[in-house]
Amino acid sequence: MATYKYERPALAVDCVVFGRDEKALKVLLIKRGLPPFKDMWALPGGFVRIDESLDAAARRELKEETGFADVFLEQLYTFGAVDRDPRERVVSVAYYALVNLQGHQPKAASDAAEADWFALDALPKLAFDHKEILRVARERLRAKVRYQPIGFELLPEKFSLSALQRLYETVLDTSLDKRNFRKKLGEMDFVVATGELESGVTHRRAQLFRFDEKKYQALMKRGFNFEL
Amino acid sequence: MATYKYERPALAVDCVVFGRDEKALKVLLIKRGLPPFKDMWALPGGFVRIDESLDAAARRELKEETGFADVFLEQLYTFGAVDRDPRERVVSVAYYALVNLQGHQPKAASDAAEADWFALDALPKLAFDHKEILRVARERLRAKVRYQPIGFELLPEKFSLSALQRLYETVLDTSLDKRNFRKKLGEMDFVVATGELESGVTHRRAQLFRFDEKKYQALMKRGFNFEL
DNA sequence: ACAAAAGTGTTTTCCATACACCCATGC
DNA sequence: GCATGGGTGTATGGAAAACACTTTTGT
Repeated sequence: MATYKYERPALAVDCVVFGRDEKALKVLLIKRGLPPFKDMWALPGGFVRIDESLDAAARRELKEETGFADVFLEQLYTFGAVDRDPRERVVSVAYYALVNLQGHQPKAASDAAEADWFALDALPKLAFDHKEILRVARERLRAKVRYQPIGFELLPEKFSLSALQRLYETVLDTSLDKRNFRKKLGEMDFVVATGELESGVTHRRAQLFRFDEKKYQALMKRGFNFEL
Repeated sequence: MATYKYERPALAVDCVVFGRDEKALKVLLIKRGLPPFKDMWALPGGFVRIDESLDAAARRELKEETGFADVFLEQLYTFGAVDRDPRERVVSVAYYALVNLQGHQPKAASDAAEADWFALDALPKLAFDHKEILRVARERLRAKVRYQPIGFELLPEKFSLSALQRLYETVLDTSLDKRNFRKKLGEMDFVVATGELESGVTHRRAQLFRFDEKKYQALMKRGFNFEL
C-alpha cells in the first residue's frame, strides 16, 4: 500500500470542445508544436498539477489553450492504456465542453500553437488516442442530449426554435418533425419566449427563446423528466 | 509540457462491488488494516502499476482483495479532489462490479484484511471519499440497468422471473407489475427458459430462465433496444 | 385446507408519430 | 410576386399501465 515505492504514471487532462457553427457540429483542435506527433492535430490538454483538482486542471487547460471560460464542462472517461503515449506512461482524464461559437473567434491558443474548428465529418488525423476519445465524447453527447437539457449550451442565450431543432437534428443525426418538436417544447415551461424577434433574415422573423435554468431546477426537484 | 519536471499525483483504482443477497442489494467492503482510517471500512482498491492499464489494475485489485474474477467490471468516474487522501495527493479511478453472490462466500481478503457485505441502507462510515464514490456508483447502476441488460450479472446463471423482477425492484426502488414485467420479458428472445424448475421451495416451483448473450448481441446489431 | 408464490389476458389511457397549409419578410 | 423559412392542429396506432383470479406445492 506504500505509495512512494512505485513509479507513477503521469496524469493529464484532455478536453473535447464541441461548438455549433451554422449547420455543422464542430470540435476545437490544437496543432501540436512539439514532438511527439509534432504538427499533428490534437485535443487541447495538459498535465494535472499537484495542487489542483481534475476539474480545475481541465478548466485551466481549456482557458490557456482555447480562451474559453465559464462553459459547460463535464468529465467524460479516463483513458489508461499502457502505450497510449509513446514517451512514457500517461493516463488521461478526458472532459468534454459545450460552447456557443457565436462571438468566440477561432482564437489562436495562448502558447502560440495553432487552433481551429473542424467539422465532425471532416477531421484530420489525430495524435495519441484522441480519435478514440473523440468517439466516446460524441457518443456521450448524443446520449446525454436526449435526457438532459445540455443542448442549450451550444446556442447563444437567445435562440429560435428552429435553431434548437437544427441543433438536435445535427447532434442526433436524424430529422425531427417540426410540429411535434415544438409541441414538446411548449410543454417545457423552462423554455420561455423573450418576446424579441430574430433580425437580419430574409424571411419571416422567428421568435426568440431562452433557457430558464431556475425554472428547470425547480421542475427537476418535483420529479420532472427531460426527454428529447 | 515537460512531464518529469512536476510532482505527480499518485494514481489508484477503487472498486464498488455490488452483489444481490436474497432481498437486499449489497456492497463489499474491506476493513482497513493500516492508517489512515485504520479499522474503518473502505472500498477495495489500490495503486495502479506503471505497466498495467486501468482496467487491468481494477481487475487485479478486485481479485487480490475479494477473490472475484471474470465479473462484470466497468469504469465509473475519476475522483480527483486535492484533499481526498490525507497523506498526499491521490487521484482514484473508480470502477463498479456486478457479481453473483450465490456460491461466493464472503471471503476474507488475501492480505488478511477483513471483508464483508453490507446492505446499501445499513452502511458503516466509510474512509476517504468512498461514500461519495458509492453514491455515484449506485446512481449509475440504477440508470444503466434500465437500458442495458446488466441486471443478469447479479443473478445466478439460472434464475426465475420473480427473482429477476425482485432484483429490478430493488435496484430501481419501485414496485413493478408482475404481468407487465413478464409480458415485456416474453418479447425478449434472449431470456430463454431452460425447462428446469426451481427446487427447495415451499410453494409452486418457478421455471428457470437464463440470459443468452449471443442472442442478445445478435439482436443488438439489428438495432434492438433493451428497455427496462 | 391453507399459506405462499407462480402463472396468465384484456381493457384503457396516453404518448409518439404522421401529416399540409397559411404567414411574414426581403429582394 | 416569389422565394424562404416561421408558425400552427388533428387523427391514428401502439406501447404502457391498470387490474384479479387460478395453479401448484409444502406443511
